[in-house]
Amino acid sequence: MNLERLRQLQPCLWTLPRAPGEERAQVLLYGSAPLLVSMDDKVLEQIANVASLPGLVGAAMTMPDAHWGYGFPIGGVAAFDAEQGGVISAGGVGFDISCGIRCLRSNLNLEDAVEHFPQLGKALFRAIPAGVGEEGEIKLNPEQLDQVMHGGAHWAVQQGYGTPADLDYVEEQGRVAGAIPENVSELAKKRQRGEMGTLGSGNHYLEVQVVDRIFDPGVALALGLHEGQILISIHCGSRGLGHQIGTDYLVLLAKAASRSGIHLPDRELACAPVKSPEGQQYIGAMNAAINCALANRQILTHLTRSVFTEIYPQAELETLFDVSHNTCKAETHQIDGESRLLYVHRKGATRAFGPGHPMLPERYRQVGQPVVIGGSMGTGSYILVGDSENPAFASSSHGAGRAMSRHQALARWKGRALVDELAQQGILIHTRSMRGVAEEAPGAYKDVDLVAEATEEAGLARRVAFLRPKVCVKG
DNA sequence: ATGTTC
Repeated sequence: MNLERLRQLQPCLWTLPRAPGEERAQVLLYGSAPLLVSMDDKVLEQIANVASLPGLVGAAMTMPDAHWGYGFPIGGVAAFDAEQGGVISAGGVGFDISCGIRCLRSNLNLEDAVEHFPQLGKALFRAIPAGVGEEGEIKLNPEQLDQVMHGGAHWAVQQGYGTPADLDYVEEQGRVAGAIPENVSELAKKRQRGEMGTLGSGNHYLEVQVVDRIFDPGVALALGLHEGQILISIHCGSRGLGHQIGTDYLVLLAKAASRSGIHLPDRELACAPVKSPEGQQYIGAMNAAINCALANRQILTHLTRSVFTEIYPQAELETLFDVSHNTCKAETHQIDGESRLLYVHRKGATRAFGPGHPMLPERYRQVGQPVVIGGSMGTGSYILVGDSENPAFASSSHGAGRAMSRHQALARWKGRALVDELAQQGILIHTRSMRGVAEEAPGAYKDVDLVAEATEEAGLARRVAFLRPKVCVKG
């Protein structure tokens, strides 16, 4: 990205000035100069397109980890007011609806656990189905799948996967209202019947990590984190169900946009007014997929616990938090002193409520919502908490963010060599797809340290802990 | 992200 096209407002805040005659809302880009320089110009084009959609409130924004996506950039945040013709966009949520990260804290320390890492890695790899189209032990009939879509993580706990205490620390307390399984196609449901409790592919992973550095001891204490502690992060989404909903509704919403007279600068921005039959239909289907993803991560939490107690009989794993980063949520925000209901699209961006937010569990109310920036498998991840001054509709970065395409990564790295190299660094990778490993090469991602620094500098979220990867089951 | 190209 050529920074000369931008105007810098603050050290980590930039805007794209409008061209003469260009009619759109403001565009704001959060991030440091080195991060923005490495971004594709497509990010600018895409976020400017988003800023031209009807009913946008404030600015269309990108987070420090943004990169080129389908229609909307990944790392894009856009809020719409239904009362002002605001829209809902399938491309603004993404194909992997409610993809997110469940983070578990353990009572194990590195020195107690390290000896059995090879055994742990093998056992996790056996227990956690991963890869494209990979199915698990659970096969659901249509009625049970409807229950998943309504019940989310609550359904999973009722089935014996995990404990009610987990639910307190899952976004939305484990389920969203407003799911309408009838709005989900039979094909989408069919694809999901065997995919509950599976990781998927691409950048999805289950990673055993060690707390390597604490940035804020007070907040770390509130989050139950300390140096040397073993954590587990589970990154996955709504699998075939969410993907098929995305595919189905892109077509429907494109027609709806045309019928509603909405000009789409890019057909990938397919959207409909929130207050339209198609918009409402998509929201019902999307909420069903959100609950599916929450249930999926709950089941994987249970499977992870089973493996850990097999290897480490004394192990106890508690849910630290579960955050989605591909959603649209109806939320109340203060706009110029006025309380307004907005439809906040976060695509490759996490919610990041600051201290005192009423939707936070009691335990975290004083410190703010835990935010996870998932890194690449070779570098590390960050735990942060929402900043009370967050200027981006309570949104923050979600990961390191790709720095190059999968295609470019494949041309540059070989999966086997990467696995060997990482093993030398004490990071054990288990995968069915060496091609996937090459696509996910640590070097294909932005520097996660720069992303976390910029996230804090921009006032989006504050760093609490840095986690170093030790064992990784890769999708 | 994805029964990895309808």
